[in-house]
Amino acid sequence: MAKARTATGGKRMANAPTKRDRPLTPDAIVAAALGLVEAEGLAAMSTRRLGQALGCQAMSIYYHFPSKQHLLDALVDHAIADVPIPPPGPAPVERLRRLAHAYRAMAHRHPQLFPLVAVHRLNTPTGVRFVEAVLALVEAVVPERERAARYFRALGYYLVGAALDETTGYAKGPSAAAPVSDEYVAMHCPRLLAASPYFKQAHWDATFALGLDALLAEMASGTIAPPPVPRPRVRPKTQRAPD
Amino acid sequence: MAKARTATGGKRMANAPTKRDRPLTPDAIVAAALGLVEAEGLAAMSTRRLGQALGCQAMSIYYHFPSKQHLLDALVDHAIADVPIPPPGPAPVERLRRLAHAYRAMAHRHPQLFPLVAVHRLNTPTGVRFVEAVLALVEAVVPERERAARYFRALGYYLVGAALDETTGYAKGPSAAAPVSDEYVAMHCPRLLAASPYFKQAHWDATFALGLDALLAEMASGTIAPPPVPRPRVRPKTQRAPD
DNA sequence: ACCTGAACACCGTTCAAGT
DNA sequence: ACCTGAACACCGTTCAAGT
Repeated sequence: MAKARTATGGKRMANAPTKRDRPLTPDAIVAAALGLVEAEGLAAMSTRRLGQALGCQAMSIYYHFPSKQHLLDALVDHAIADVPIPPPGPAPVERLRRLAHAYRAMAHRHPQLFPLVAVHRLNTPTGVRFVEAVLALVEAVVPERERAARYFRALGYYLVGAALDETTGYAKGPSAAAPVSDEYVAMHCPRLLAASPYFKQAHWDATFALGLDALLAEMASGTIAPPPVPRPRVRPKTQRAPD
Repeated sequence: MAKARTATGGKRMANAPTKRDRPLTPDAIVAAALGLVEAEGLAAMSTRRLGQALGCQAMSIYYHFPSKQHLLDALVDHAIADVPIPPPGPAPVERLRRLAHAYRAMAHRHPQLFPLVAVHRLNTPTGVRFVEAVLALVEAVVPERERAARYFRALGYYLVGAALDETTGYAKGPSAAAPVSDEYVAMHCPRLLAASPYFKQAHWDATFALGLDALLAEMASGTIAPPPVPRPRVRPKTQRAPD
């Protein structure tokens, strides 16, 4: 809403006008879309603006992707494929820690795209293979199958929540359209005021590491009592599908 | 994209046509918007559709809210105000556990709205007071100010990530436009296949509780070594603001 | 004070047509 | 095979006008 742009193509020069010399390809579209998203935000990545950046019409994109949703899936796939799985060598818990940091680093390389990644189910080939690799590492740390499955999930919650907070926090402005004043906080929220220095960007690394290490410590030690197993549900249907 | 609706007001009867009898109020608009979001999804909540549900023109809303963003902020505020802070009585760690479950329960009451909540900074009066209350509980569990601030953040990451996964997972369809086949998973992802029963909805409660209890256990025990304190940054500017 | 109509600058997507 | 033009059904928001 309220994009500061005037009429048709006011600032075409700004973003690589890219007179098409070579033919359009899916890869070129993905690359341009990633650039546009990080340069101007997810909302600015419309088919018309993307065509402008590519030097073609909006509709040309539809020859290579059947819908915008398919293109967005390709962007998410790109981001996921951008997370390196740590090679064997270090202890499993150390490899898992590095993987968590690698996932977070991906989010920081794609801060504008990440909110989309966070909300996407990873059920593409790239996605399920990433999940499989993470699960393998979690199972190397947590021997019991059930606890491993649950901690895989819990670790994912933490990673997505952390990366989302770090990317949406600084990439966006003051989210609330009518934000609260510093005076109000000073008056009503003494603890928040006292804690706020630790919420600044300089502390993000240490905070992320603390929560991650807390989870990893419990995963490795296994001191938490196993939760009650849910009773088998009423409907006796099949049970399959990745999620 | 591709909403299955035909032309103008094809199914006006479906959603409370609500011939306006009483005058429009901000509360009535918020209530209708919440209903529309949960009934049809965030994307369906346009000013025109909302006007239709309220029995007024789209533009009437702008007399009560200066922009759609302000209205969305009010919806998020409503959700946050909908999380009860557990009353004194039980031990602090138990109250904090209950607060975490209450936050998750709010997400489940607003599954379509929650992705917006997850991405919103809580810098409205309602938001900062909620943060203050949570922080007070965390500080009752974690005595050191710095660790308390960091664990407050880490717990928030976990809660948001968990609630987001649980709400976007079942509220949305198979996110990827071209999802992977069960055969592909069976072929390439044996661990995912084996773990998938634990990823089903019947196991969500137990999985959420395990990760939460792991974090709470570390918070209460304080066994994780404090992370290295970041050195003071170059720019010697002011340091304030809630985030 | 409260609400509306018409208009503007956008969207994603369809379809038939161009090369 | 690859790309385009015009059109359709939408958006949020502005502005002047109605009651």
